[in-house]
Amino acid sequence: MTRLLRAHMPVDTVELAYALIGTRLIRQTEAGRSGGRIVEVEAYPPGDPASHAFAGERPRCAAMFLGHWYLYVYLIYGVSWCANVVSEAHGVGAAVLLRALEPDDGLELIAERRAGVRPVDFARGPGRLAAALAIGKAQNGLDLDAAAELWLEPGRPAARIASSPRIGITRAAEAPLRFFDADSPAISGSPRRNALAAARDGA
DNA sequence: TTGGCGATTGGCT
DNA sequence: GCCAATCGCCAAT
Repeated sequence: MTRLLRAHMPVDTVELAYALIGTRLIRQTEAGRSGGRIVEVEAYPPGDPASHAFAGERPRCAAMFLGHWYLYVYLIYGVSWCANVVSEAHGVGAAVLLRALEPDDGLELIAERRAGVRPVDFARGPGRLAAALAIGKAQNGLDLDAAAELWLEPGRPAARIASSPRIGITRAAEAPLRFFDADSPAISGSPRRNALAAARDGA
């Protein structure tokens, strides 16, 4: 196993967002191992009005303040779990939201968790990604250097990384802090808008 | 103690 | 494309 370690990953939120594209997120449970290649993320840097950390440390977002290379998991709309990799130093409050994955390990297990769903949609969207890998409240605050149940590994880098505004937010809605592998079929959002963003980036 | 609301999803029109 | 589901957090009462 070649686990990606904190010491080798960028601390800066946007740099970390770029670095995470193409890496593989691996989940180990009693049922077995599952995982895939990260193809879409969003950055929530320090001072960002759209960030859960903007109003300061609160119980829900406390994991965002643990520092670089911890996992932050929260429930959105009472329905979906969302997984983030924390960035920046301890006490700062910033993270990178994992929005989409191309599953390539434990596909049978993922198919059970995502019954009735087309494979391309298994982890296409942040709530779907968490559901596909059985990530929930119990994984909040994990140390990605040390956790036996979740870690990251090197993967195939993206040939083209495009950027766009983030999805589903109301504050700072125009900031181009969403990043994705422009050639992946498993990215969320509308294909047309994604293609336009990639073309505009010259990616 | 309470009411509004959110980094979404899936089903229906 | 529209909208309900569903729940924990948090600010205001």
